[in-house]
Amino acid sequence: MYLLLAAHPHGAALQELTQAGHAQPANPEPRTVALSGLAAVVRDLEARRPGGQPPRWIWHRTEDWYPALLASGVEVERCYDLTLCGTILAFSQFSAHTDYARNTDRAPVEDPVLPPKALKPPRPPADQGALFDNPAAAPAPGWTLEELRAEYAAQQAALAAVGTAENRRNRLQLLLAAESAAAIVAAEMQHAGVPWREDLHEQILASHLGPRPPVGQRPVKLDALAAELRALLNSPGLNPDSPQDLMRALHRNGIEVKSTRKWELRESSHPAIEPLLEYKKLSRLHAANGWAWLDAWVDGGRFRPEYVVGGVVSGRWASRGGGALQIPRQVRGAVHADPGHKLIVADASQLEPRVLGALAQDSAMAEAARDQDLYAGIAAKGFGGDRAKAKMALLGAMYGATSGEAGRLMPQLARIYPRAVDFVERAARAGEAGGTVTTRLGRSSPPPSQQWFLSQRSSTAEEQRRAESIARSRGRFTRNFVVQGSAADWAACWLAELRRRLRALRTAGTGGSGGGVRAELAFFLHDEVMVHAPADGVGACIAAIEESAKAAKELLFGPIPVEFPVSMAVVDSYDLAK
DNA sequence: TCTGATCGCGCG
DNA sequence: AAAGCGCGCGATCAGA
Repeated sequence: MYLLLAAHPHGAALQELTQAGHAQPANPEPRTVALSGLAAVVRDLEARRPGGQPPRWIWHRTEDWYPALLASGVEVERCYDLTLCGTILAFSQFSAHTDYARNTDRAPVEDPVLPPKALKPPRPPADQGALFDNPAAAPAPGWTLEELRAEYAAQQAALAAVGTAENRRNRLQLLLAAESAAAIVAAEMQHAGVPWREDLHEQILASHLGPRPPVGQRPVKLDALAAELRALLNSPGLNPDSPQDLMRALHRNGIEVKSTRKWELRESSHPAIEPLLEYKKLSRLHAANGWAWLDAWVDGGRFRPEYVVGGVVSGRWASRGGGALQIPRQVRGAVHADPGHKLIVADASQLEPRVLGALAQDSAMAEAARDQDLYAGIAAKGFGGDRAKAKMALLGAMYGATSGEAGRLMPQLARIYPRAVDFVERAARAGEAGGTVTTRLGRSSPPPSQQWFLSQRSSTAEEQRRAESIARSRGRFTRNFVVQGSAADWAACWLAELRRRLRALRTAGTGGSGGGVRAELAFFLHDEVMVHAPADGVGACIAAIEESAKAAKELLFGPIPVEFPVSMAVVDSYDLAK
């Protein structure tokens, strides 16, 4: 059952479609519902499941509707996010020949890829968690049911026009489903939040920084370090937070650094270096994840960041506010399971090199990937058994290293794994030439920047060099895009499969005593998921995580002999994982 | 006084 | 000027 959901002057309008492909309305008269009654209507439709299948909600943007539904206690099984899917279809090489992609404004852009023209109009203000009975939070009108249906029909037509060779149509369809599922997961994770113990966080801050200072003042330990630095560097007015100021002070003391980055400072042995590095570490903690952060982002024992699905061109998620995807190891001890619960932290080990092996169908690398530790497997084949070298070589291949040790190791890697190295080299050359590359499931890299096009018209030798530099830069981007993006494809499928299994556990009953396992997805970080689960449901969740990883591999690559092992830790707090 | 760029560092 | 990929964010700094 396919249901369009659009904003309407009197609230919301919904309409059933006969089937996905044709986007024909099943009933001529759409149903209108006041926003205050929408949650009940949605709940009813989810529960009744006409035709046995749960409905698929087709809406402009998941974040317009779903947070408020969740706030009303209503979940949906599945959706189709027109904005996210439209962006994929507009740029995918798989659908590049379709009217849908051709009618999209594909002018080279410097800045983030623009969504398809048809989807640009008014964006309602993001008002997370607001209830429908707050009129200001209602999804903005501007997208009528008819427009929604036309857009959906256009997208379905584009999908139908994708060739079946190499299973491309199915792959793209899978990507659209996974992306829509990701939008649902993101909204649900934001709603649930990461369990966060303020008291533990404050303990961490106090132990490193001292007691909480009055606003605008440095914590005592930071202040003491600053005073020590001023003395050691004979610079009474030094502000260690100012790179320029700091650089001058260092030079005055004969410390000849070209920047004040910590890796460069480490090269020096001056007595001021150690306290300086300590200052930098603590000042970062204070500024990024100190008391102010706690005040702003943690409420009621939960950290609720805003996830931005599709926020990275490669398909990775981004986040807004609170630095959700950069929680430093230092404060992970504050992420703590509720009483009677556990955190299950699952990590897809060495995901990207494994994805590369599968993409390139490199059987030698597949063999190394049968090892739980892929880098050790590779070291066993070359690099004199040196795991660190094997790792550096492989990362260098995926990132496009040309110099340094990683660059020197490349020929050796190419001898052992010619197919894998050739795969990323091809992606790099395509990007240098202004071409587009595509992930396993069909997400394509954006067209070259304005700067790239301009640099093509270079005449002087100087401009020529500059053009080559820009081209190489784009080559490194496309080289990495195929790997990072295909890994994101895999992770989206993993997440979607896991959500489905965790939902099934809730109603499954745990063996006699009734009541299922109420486990929640709490956090997702590129190749890592965290599940917050009741202690007696941990076993079932672990199985679900493993099964989902297997399913994701099959969905992307079929039955190939490459392993995607998941390492798991069952812990009370996040710092104890890994 | 405000705005946008730059530096630096956290995460994968 | 050259640079191994992708991000978000805070403090400082340059310029309007």
